[in-house]
Amino acid sequence: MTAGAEIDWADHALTTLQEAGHRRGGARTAVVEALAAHDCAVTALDLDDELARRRPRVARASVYRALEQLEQLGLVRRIEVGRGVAGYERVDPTGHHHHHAICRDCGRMVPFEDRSLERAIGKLCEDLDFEVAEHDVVLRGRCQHCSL
Amino acid sequence: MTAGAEIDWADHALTTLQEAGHRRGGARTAVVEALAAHDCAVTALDLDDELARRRPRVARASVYRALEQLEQLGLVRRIEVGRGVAGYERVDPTGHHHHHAICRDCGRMVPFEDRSLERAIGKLCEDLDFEVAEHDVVLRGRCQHCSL
DNA sequence: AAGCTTAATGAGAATGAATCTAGTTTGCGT
DNA sequence: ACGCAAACTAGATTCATTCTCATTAAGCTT
Ligand SMILES: [Zn+2]
Ligand SMILES: [Zn+2]
Ligand SMILES: [Zn+2]
Ligand SMILES: [Zn+2]
Repeated sequence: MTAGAEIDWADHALTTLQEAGHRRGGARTAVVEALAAHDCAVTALDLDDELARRRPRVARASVYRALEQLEQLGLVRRIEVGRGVAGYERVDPTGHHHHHAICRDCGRMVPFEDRSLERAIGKLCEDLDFEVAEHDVVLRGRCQHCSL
Repeated sequence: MTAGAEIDWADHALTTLQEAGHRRGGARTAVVEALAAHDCAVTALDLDDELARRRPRVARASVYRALEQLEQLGLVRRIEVGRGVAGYERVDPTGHHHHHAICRDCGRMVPFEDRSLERAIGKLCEDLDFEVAEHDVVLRGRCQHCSL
């Protein structure tokens, strides 16, 4: 990973927001910065927690609102991290991405990427009567730590 | 698909439940029958709705409890059908299964299966420091009907 | 720089899927 | 038939997420 990828992303995100006609507000900027600091998925409540100590406090509603807008613009992707909780992670504009293995026992998320998986998905999407915009792969089981 | 696959599954499910030490109760049996009648995912609330007219009425809590037990025994699998709603579908004991493309606009679910996708997943699971029990693939976009 | 328009924000209420609780019923071994 | 634990029902509760609305402030316009 190239150093400063997060900073680049935050910059890119703020620019895209502006170009989409959004004003520049403190709460949303804080959410973007917080997201930039994580390279894998975080829940909205985790973000809310991180931003709770700011002054003025970032409201929970603002976190959700920002995440929704970012998702709409394709700047973050939303993934289900189990039992009705959503995780959000920044989207690399190059399309480079990873998927997740989630431990049933401890909830740990192990990211992975696989070239031939992507190839298979790309191919099957062509043959499908469906305009596929994004895909999600989740593996569930026991992580190395829990399967001892 | 062989005729009566649902009946076979209901039978198999009830037997497995019994072997696991469960008593035979009306509510759970009703849930099994309802699941057997669907060959793709249904939400718990849909099931609750279907079973609402029964006498005596099947309680919502019973639907959720039955689904959880069935999932525990590997008889149904739970999939996220979007925005914090779970869908459940019966598991074919042979391991034969499909995945889903979900329309962003209308919510329609289009099931698909792909041999080389499964092969890719099988292979990458071997190379992973993770004991993978199941996998899930979700494609999101616009269905044929909504992309006109 | 002051005024204006309207997006953005904060606080708290509302929603809705999922879970829990308590009291009742029922399956099943004795 | 009896007794006990499992299963059931109805309703309360939890908790992530969404909504409402009064307030603040970004960024034009003059
Ligand atoms: Zn990730
Ligand atoms: Zn991928
Ligand atoms: Zn299905
Ligand atoms: Zn598969």
